[in-house]
Amino acid sequence: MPELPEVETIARFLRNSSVFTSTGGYVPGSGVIGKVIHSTELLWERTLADPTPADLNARLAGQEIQAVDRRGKFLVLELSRGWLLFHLRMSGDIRVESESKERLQHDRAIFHFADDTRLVFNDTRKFGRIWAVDNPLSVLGALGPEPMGDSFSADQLFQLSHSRSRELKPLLMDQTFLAGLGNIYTDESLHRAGLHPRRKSSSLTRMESERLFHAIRDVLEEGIRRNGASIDWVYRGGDFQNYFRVYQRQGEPCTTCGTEIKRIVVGQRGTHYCPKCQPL
DNA sequence: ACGAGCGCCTGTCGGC
DNA sequence: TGCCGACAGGCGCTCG
Repeated sequence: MPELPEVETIARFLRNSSVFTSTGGYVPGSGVIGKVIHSTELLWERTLADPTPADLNARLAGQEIQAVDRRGKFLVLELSRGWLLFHLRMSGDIRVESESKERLQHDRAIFHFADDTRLVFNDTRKFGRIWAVDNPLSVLGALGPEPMGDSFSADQLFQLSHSRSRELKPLLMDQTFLAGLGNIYTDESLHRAGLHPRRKSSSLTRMESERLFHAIRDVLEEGIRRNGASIDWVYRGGDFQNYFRVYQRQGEPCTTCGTEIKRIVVGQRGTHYCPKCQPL
């Protein structure tokens, strides 16, 4: 599931605190802020990128989760001492639940809390990674700008695009260029901007950069508003998949002009676009 | 500097 | 029905 809007949705889910209603009821939240990690279990060793499995417990036991954040597609948990980072890659998912719940197939790592609940990292394809580090920049340091951040601008996108000469599709998916776009949101952004996925980044005009900038922001904003897209076996209540304009719509009419959406391969990735709205 | 190919993994789907 | 290849929301590596 995980591109920027899906990871943002999970971050908000992990911040969601319990609620006491006016009638005295108690609605448990999914939040983990304030919880203390009691112990950890690693069920698939390669899921842990840093430190070594033997050192994980010592690094995390007794630490409190103080904040939940997101940087690009990384989920960032700030602990009382150090940081716990997750990257969901293709099939990762996170849930918070009572210790009494049954375990699921493909659970890869479990963080047991002192209050008899736990955070579970489930990942069918085993591509996801977890880091428990002292300095988050050791993991996040090479990332490009945050597309929804205040400092990101159309002018910056124009400057960065002209500092390289690459096809737009793989460039936008390059996390050191811009942090957070994956295959879906890149295709959707390029369609809304009216730009061909093979267009060379250094050829963008000011006006085209402006269009691309707003397209990226609009698509991500809508994705977040709809709690992300839910595809295949991962579902968190998001419904952006029902509003795709090009992604996986090959053979269907363009929502703008009615032309048949095409699928090509660019940078080894399936790429969907409208030949009329996105001419080369 | 850039693009292509491949490895890492499991699961689903369509064609024969 | 069963088998087999293509494909899947990502990314790091090597090689031209």
